[in-house]
Amino acid sequence: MYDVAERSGVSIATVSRVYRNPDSVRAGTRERVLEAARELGYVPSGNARGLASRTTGVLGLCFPDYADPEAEADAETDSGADDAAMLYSDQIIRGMERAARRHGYALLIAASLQGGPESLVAKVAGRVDGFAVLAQTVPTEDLDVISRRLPVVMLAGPREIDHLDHIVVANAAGERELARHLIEDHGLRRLAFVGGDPESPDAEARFRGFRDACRDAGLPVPDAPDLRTGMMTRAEGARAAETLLDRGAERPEAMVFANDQMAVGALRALERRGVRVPEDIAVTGFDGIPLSRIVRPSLTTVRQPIRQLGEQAVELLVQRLADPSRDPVSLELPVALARRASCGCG
Amino acid sequence: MYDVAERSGVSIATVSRVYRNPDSVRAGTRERVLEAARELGYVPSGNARGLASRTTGVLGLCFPDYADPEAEADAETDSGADDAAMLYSDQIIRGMERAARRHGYALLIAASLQGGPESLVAKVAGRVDGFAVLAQTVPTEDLDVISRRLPVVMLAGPREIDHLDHIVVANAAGERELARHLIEDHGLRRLAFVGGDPESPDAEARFRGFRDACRDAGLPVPDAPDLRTGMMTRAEGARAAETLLDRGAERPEAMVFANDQMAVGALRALERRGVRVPEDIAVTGFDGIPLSRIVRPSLTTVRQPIRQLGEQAVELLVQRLADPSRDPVSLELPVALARRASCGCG
DNA sequence: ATCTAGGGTGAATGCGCTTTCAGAAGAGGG
DNA sequence: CCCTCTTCTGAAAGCGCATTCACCCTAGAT
Repeated sequence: MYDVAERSGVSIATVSRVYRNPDSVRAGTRERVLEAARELGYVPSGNARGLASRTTGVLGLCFPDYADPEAEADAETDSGADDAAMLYSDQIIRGMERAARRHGYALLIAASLQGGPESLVAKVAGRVDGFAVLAQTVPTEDLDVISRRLPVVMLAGPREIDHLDHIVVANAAGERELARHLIEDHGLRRLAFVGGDPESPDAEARFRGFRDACRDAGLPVPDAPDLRTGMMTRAEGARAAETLLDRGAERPEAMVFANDQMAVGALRALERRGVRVPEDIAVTGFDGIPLSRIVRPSLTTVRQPIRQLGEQAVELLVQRLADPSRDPVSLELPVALARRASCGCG
Repeated sequence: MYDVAERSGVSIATVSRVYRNPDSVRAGTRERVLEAARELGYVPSGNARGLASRTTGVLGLCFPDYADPEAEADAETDSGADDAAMLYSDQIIRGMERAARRHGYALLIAASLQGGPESLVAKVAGRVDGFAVLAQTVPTEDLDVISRRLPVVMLAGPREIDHLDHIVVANAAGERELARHLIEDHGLRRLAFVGGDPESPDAEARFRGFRDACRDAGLPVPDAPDLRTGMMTRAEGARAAETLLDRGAERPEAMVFANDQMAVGALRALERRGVRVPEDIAVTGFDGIPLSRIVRPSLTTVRQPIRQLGEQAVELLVQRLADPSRDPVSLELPVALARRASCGCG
């Protein structure tokens, strides 16, 4: 910048104005400066600008590093269909990027390996005007410190820190509607709920919705899921389905899984065992992953508006940046029941 | 930072050391500093750090803003299948993020609206250690200036600037193999190539591969595509298919489209006209989008390793950062022929 | 007890830009 | 032709951190 100023015969202040507020500089001067900048290959330093102006024009996103990047190759060969499908975080990224662009922001993304001062989280926090965090990504302790300095919005998780904005999807309401559909529209009575890790707030909320539907219908209300799996993977779903079948006389009329992955695994397992879906038993998932539409029978599930989650996150950040003192906001995004073949609607 | 230093009774130099090089500070001192930082809610400024150290720990990606964010909603209702599928840029983002993470970098992404000093491109360039650009995203002039200051790698496009690293996929070789397959393995002789905008380097390279295959087989070698569409969209593909059919006696035995979108559109149009694929006519695409697997008949196409494009981009950037003086690198990523139903292989 | 290493710490400088605050240069009006 | 009011431009003071250099302290060697 000093070089550009010298070459065009002005001060650095004027060079700065050319970039920040072009109209405040006479046209002739401006052209000389731009010309010199071009000749010198001048690229303004975002760091210096950020330091001086105390704003970066960048929003951030931290998401969990589900897939170990090293192990990636294996996961792909395993299932081609998933390969090309969007992961949860991909969709949020897309949503945030779209919304950020509308507001003139760039987006800085990083998977959090772990907390602590060395982490990518710290790097992101130090380089953005505000950022979004996927649940269970950043240690609450770190988040607590960071959120005192800049806007943070918590995505798809419980509000661990009470002054944060946060957005969730209507897990309970969605599962309740799904279960209601099975009970009322298909006349099923014996439903089995397969949950996941008790630590997963999503899975627990879905179970609550399931219970609500049971209560609504006057059916016995379970205290806990009929079964819990650790990982909520396809393999676990298959095992769960077999376990449920082997309970003999207790065989349920419907298996309600806490997510699509498990439900898809179950579909495969049932097929192997010669159990017809939906004739012999209904199966449902939750999430609305692309695969749920492709499998046969197509999977009845609840679609989450994941991309909107990202878009809303940006909106909240922008709003808070505009008015830092406003009260914390809490949004619940609506979900949509997708009635497909696996419950008998196909 | 000054506050932290004061509160813990040390100088700012020591605070800096605690974060940058913890081992160089006595354990007791370090704990005091960390404790004070926690109490004060201290978040190190990435800007200041970057300014002082002349490095950001961030890599960037600029991609074109195909989808107007405002118009997004329409595009979705139009085709649910695409909705959940990954776009080209999404996959590159995923690839780059993975690779960047491995090297300890975060990723800054932005769609370039246009060039010029105001643009997001300029913002990205000023905030990263190096970045990747998708072809036809950033004006060559801007790129020329920027690339003199930091590493830039050009993705999937011609090397417009000769000192840049760049990566392309084997468009010509892939199309050549595809055409060879139609000619030799299926015994087809009259192939029609449907290209796109002559400005599209990808489409042109594919046409060259097509010509090569014709020459190899001793068939007449066309000077230009049998048909060109402007947009390479599904609608254009459908129109192209109908135009080709209506040429009467000249009806080709195979329609070779420059991308999957057009081929899928053609499939629909042919179905409407009662033309059977592949019995009456073979159809092929290029890209390997998720939809190509789902449509009926499934589409024979050439799969691009898009995600690897992103990963390789990061590798090149990292390497150049390590050795700025090395010669420009030019990579060509191999593609894979996907033989499916639409050519008669299903 | 004296000297020598080294590890640990502080003072000071600069990274490249934004932003007042003044001063200089034009534009009108008398 | 002089004076006032704008419009433009320059000087200078940071923004928050990394880093060099010098210094102090402690521990082991003499």
